[in-house]
Order: sequence, then C-alpha cells, then structure tokens
Amino acid sequence: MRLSTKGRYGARIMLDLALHYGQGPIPLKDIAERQQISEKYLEQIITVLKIAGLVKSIRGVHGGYILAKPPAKINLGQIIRILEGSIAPVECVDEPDICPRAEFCVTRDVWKEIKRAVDGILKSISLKDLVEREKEKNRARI
Amino acid sequence: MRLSTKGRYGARIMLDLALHYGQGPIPLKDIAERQQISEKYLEQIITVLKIAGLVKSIRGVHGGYILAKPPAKINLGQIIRILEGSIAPVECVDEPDICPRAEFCVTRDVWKEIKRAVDGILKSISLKDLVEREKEKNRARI
DNA sequence: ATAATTCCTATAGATTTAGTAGAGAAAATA
DNA sequence: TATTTTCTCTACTAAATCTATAGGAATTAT
Repeated sequence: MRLSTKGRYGARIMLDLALHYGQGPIPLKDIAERQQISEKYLEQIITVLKIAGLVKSIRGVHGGYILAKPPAKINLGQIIRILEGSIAPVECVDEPDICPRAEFCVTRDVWKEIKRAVDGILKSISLKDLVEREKEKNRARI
Repeated sequence: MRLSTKGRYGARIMLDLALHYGQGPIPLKDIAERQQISEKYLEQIITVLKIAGLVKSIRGVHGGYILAKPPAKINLGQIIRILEGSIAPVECVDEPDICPRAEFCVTRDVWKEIKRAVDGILKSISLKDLVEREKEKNRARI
C-alpha cells in the first residue's frame, strides 16, 4: 500500500509551486534545492504533470514552472492519479473484467470501500488548503 | 498504492477458512482449487499467517489449516498488516526519524490521514462480517 | 555571444513481485 | 509397517518496477 516517490515528490513539488504562486516562473533548480530532490528526477516527474496540464513551463533565462491553475483549483487527487495511476488498492476495483470472480467477490467490496475513502480524502484537499496548513503550521519557519 | 498479491490472496485464504470454520482442518489443496491460486504460493502466504498466530496447522492425512480464533475475533487489519507490513502510504508516517522534514511536513499530515482512514476500515471488518456479506451476496451460489 | 533554463532520449542498478521446485517430516490408515 | 496425505523448509529465478543518473538539444533573456 505504498505510494512511490513519484506521488510523494509530486505532491511536494506542487505544494512548492503553490507556495510561490504569483511570483512568476520557478526554476526546477530552486525546487530541487528546497525539496532536496535530484533536479533530474524532478524533471521527469514535473514533465508528467505538465503533459497532464497541471503546470506550465517557460523556457530560457528566468524561465521555470508555474501552476496552470490557481491552487484552489488543484487537488491532491489529481496529482496522485496522474503520477501513480489509479489509487485503487487492487486492479479489479477499476477493471472488473480482469477477474471472473469480481462480481461475487466480497473482498473486492472492501477494496472498493478503501478506494472511495482515500479518493475522498485526496479530492477534498486542494493546494490552497495545503498552503494554508503550511502557513499555520510553520509560521515561524517561513 | 497497490496491495500486493500477498495481501489480496491472504484475505481470500482467511475468508475461505472462515467460511469453513467448524468443519475441521481444511487442506491447502482445497483452498488453492477454490481460490484458483497456486498451492505452492499459498503455502508461503499461509506460513506467515501461521507464524503470526492467525491460523493453526494439522499435519498428515485429514490435516490442513484452521483459524486460530473465531472469525469474529480476526479482522482484515491484522491480516493485511501481517502480510504487507504497515499500511501507511509512506514510510515517514510510522518512522518520522527517517526524514528531517517530518515534523513540519504538511504532505505527511495528509498521508497520516489516509493511513488512519484505511486502518479504520480494515479494523472494522472482521472475518465474521465477510462471511455474512458473502452469504448475503451469494446466497444462490453457496 | 553567453548563460540559464527547459526538453528529449537513453541507460542502469537495486529492489520487489510473483511465483516455481524439490526434498524432508509428521500423521493417519490399511 | 508401508503408503498416502498432508504440512515444512530452503533455495532459486524471471520479470517488473522503482529510483534514479547522464548527456546533449532547443529556447530565451541579457
């Protein structure tokens, strides 16, 4: 039931961009330094987010990345789904056809409940919420 | 965020044993056939459950496995934790020391929320509950 | 021109997953 | 006691996934 580094880092990248929203493009180098993640690896992750339309890029000097929408319009569910694929704990939840017992399977019902719960939490938390939490929690450090 | 086959199969094995609770030892061969899982692989999984004290084994002819406790006293949380390790979506939830930012990290707070939710669901569902669901759902097939 | 950036493609070691294989040990039963 | 049925234990392995690293091409501001 682990999230890979893509999902984890992705969430942190997006929060970082949200914290600097309105300050123009943020170069990957800065994010990498603040988040202590290899720039090259970040690049791969943010490319996926870009293709999905959650961030925009500006090339060249003074370039970087910005959120494609205001922080309130992006939630964690979108980010995680893009980077990790479905959040269902087992494949048959989304694709019942892969298993002949899907229709009758009570364990599958449990996995569905879990998916619904996780989905609900992730959808309910926007980047704006995270920014507010961050400011509240770490007032002294910012 | 996927469960491995160990957790999935483990849940099905335990449900199978719960459905036959009170009928004496159930040989692995039978479970393997009903659940369509390789007997040899099942063996590895059930061994872990045995070491953890959730099932007992009886050797020899008419041997097999039985639940070590009544179905009402075993919940899915125990089964999954034994087979998959912690259900936390990221390691830092359980072991904050591995990450220097753990204390201030708002994304970690989200992962904690998710863990709590999943944990709650799994703990709340006992094998007895699953047996009842199975009987209700598949009355015609049993 | 130069420097700072993103963009694109390829590679690769480590770990995990999902099994397979085979011989050994215990118990029931004929 | 010989046989059969079952669990027990140890080892192996192919494939996939994870977690990056590397290098150069393209773009833009100054």
